[in-house]
Amino acid sequence: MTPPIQNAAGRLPAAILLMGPTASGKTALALELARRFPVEIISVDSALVFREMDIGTAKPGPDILAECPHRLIDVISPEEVYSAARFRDEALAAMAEIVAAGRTPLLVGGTMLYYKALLEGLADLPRADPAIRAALDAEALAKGWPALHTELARRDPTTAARLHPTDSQRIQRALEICRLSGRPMSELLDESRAAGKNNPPPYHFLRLALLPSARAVLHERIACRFRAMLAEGLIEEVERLRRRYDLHPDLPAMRAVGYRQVWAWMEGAFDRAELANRGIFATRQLAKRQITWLTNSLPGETYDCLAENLAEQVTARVADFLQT
RNA sequence: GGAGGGGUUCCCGAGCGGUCAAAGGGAUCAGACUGUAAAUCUGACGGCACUGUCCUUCGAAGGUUCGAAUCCUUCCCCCUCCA
Repeated sequence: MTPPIQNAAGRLPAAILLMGPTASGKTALALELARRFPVEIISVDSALVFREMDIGTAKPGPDILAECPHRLIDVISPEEVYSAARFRDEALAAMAEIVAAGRTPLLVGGTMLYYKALLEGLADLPRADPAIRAALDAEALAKGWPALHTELARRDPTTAARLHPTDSQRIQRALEICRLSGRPMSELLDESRAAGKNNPPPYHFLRLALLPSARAVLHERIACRFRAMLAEGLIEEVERLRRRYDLHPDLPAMRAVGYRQVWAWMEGAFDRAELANRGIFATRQLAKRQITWLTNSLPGETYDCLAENLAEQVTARVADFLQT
């Protein structure tokens, strides 16, 4: 929104990114930082945006939110769809507000594409169109995605070349862009890049990445946490959601880890023991993808999220960052 | 005790004389990623002085065969059923 202005010292305002895979302890650490420093938290999480999805998303509880409000939590209903572009807009707006109030934005979460969109910007592309997506889904059902990939190869050879014929989601998006704009996605991306739309927003960022020194320990945490979610009523939460909203399994909200598995279990796809396993597997796989982002595409100062003194390390670093 | 069914690579599970290091799925590991991203997709997946008419693997030990996970014998487990 409003671009933040340089501060009195002629410097860009500070902003802190706390990135990490699921179950790495981001929330607790953020709370710790919020207690010690004049920061305000912005959630960077594609699942926390949904109202009434609390247990399965490990959403901070009411007590925590009361003490330390988080932006971009509970912003839409599970029937709705969020996006990286909307995140970027809303996060930048929130950051500007926080800076205007004399505080420092602390962005915390595990949705790595959102960080990328925030830091590198997004090209000028047409927004999602549900009608076109529905039409493409119908075509794919009839002909299969490889056929649509072939069509894409005609209309946007560059994009088709980098997409696998079975990459349904990206083929759909690329064709959606063609149909909406009449132009290939690859061209639009090039134009935006040439126009300098990929510059980072005007902040002085401290990028912190939490990574586990031992994957097995993270896996153990994930297992405990998912079992705890079941014990705390994840199934009941999904039942409640299904009663209250007009949901279907293809909605982004119901494709989220845990929710998707509970839904399948409700449909009789497998038994209760298998539900626990499936949820744990899906969470581990999510964590792996997040770690890949952090390792390859979103560099930051890394800290071992399993370290005993993690909070001290990070607190010291943040203190240092905010001073200079 | 009797009648059947079965033991396959981390798991499930196909294979039933050569074309089998052994289908498929799961898990795991690695990677990609621009308005669905907790999504979507890809690759690897017995070993190796490693792409080779190489080594080890299909409950164990023998045997038949040019050749066995596949056939025979004995043994060890497991499951169902009749007692």
